[in-house]
Amino acid sequence: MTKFIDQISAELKKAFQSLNYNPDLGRATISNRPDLCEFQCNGAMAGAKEYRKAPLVIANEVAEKLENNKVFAKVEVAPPGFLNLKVSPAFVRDYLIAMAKEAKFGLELPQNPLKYVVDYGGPNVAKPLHIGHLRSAIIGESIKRIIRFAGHTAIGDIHLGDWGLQMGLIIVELNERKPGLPYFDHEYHGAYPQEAPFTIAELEEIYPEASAKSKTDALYREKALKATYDLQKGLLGYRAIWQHIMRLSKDDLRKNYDDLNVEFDLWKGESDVQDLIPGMIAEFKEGGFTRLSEGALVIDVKEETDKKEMPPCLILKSDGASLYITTDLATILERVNEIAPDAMIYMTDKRQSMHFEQLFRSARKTGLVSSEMDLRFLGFGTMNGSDGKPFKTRDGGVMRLEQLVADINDEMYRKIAANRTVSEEEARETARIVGLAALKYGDLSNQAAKDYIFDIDRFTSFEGDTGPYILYTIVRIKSILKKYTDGGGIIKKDALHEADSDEEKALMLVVSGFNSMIEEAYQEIAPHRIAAYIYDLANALNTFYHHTKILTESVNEKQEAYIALLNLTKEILETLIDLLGFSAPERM
RNA sequence: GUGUUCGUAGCUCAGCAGGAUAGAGCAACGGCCUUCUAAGCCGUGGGUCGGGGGUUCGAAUCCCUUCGAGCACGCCA
Repeated sequence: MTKFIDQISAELKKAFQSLNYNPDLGRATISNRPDLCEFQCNGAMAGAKEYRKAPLVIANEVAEKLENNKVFAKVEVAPPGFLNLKVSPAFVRDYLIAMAKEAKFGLELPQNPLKYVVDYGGPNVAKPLHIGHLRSAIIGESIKRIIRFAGHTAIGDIHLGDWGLQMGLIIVELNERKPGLPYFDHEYHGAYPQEAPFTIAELEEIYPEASAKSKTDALYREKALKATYDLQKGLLGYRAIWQHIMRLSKDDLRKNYDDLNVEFDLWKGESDVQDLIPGMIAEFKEGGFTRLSEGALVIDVKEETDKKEMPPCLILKSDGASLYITTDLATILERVNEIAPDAMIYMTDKRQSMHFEQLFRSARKTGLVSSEMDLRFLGFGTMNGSDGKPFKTRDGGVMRLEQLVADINDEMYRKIAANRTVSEEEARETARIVGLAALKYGDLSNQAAKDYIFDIDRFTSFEGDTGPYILYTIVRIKSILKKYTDGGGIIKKDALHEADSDEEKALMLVVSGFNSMIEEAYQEIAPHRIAAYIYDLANALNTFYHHTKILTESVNEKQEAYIALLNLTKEILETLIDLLGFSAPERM
């Protein structure tokens, strides 16, 4: 159904047009002076010059046209030419009734849905997830859900870092520690064990040690490079080790992402596209897109219009090995062939923006993607500690994701146990749900591209613009609805009425803005839009709640209308927190 | 050096397809529970929107300039 504000604008446009003014001037916006009006139109001022008339005159003409218009309860003109509008309660009621009845609250769905690949997560196998991976997972998951809710297809790909030197390092270190294993015996031709010769915990400890050694020990590094080369060439023993690493690591990652309520449709990685690279490079060469520079193969991506430096894009090292960008190009090739998406969105740290600009330019220049392909890089800012510097553990190390989640859950548990008398088990479970909300809301309520301060005390607070506050509001509604139905009441979803208080109307107006907000959040790919709306809606609900006695309301129609409004608000809030990737408990 | 992101209240952040008195939260202070979850609500104080210039009837928002901060700039990912 047509968005609420567009319906209002439509009336304004008609009025402007009937006076022979440009109908585009009739655009309504949400009032920035709520004390004066609910909506406003600034078209009279914008058109004053073109029509050589005082804005006040135009505004008065339009206001006159709008007299007796059923959409508006009040149309006022304020100097120098504002049109101040209040909508009629019946109009709002009818819109909300329609919202309550329609799927997705009447959101208009696209005629031609697009297919998106959302590339997020990006963990490396054999390395524990740390807080650097957190934002990509949280924001990417939300974006994927927003795109889907807006009516498009979104395929989430974790894009594992599962190829390259890190694998060689692990193999070499494993060889040092357990030289007797058959994987290292090149004379061995039997089957390799099913069971991995290490645990995930060992693996996570092996990598950092190997990495450290390789930085001081040149011989060690040589061995790792050789092992990497052998692995990539298909040495059976090394491939078997690699399989072990992959299986253990994926299981572990899956568990971690499950805890974050993050799920991927594809668990593709760098290794999946290695076979595509030689052919791709050959085509690049044939197409004349490459040249040799200091022994390395590069693609020039500088464009005439560039004001800035744009270094060539290096796709093969001078020793012939491929690089990060080579794999990314091959991944694009694979996605185009197998998925044929309309758009690809990459969620990584914003420090990689240069890499992605080079990647996108290379992909277009070489014809890997058509010019219509929408390639987007969404860089997010770093998560800093209270001191404004990148978040660290107390002893200065990198914080593991598991640890962070555990800390938040513990903090939440403490608060819940201190405020409510509930069973240990329920408190733990509620802490987990509320903790995730605290973490995700704290992140998503900030603009993704900006750095932000991660403050565990602030995020886990129940006061103010926080996840727990949002959940508290939902729980509060659930509690009333439960009491209502327990007492024999039946929720009539569309029993809404004309607001009988300012607080109720204010709430209804926030609800009516749902569709516009979703559309903006989708177009801008901005989860923080959703968070801001959720907060507005929760505030409007709480204000209404405190002003209105619901369960003791004696007039039946009124009570049904209140319940319907509460129910609609609850459904919207639950839908929206799901788009942010968390949920509400039954009580807290 | 080149590029890029950013600078809004004591702190953390919104607002930026130009619009009326720049909004929230936290912190501070003052009210509101015999009644639906007070983890809430209502109110008070607090800002030359980094500085300067320009465009405009009108600028936190657009343009230029300047100061300050972060980040990135060929063989890591």
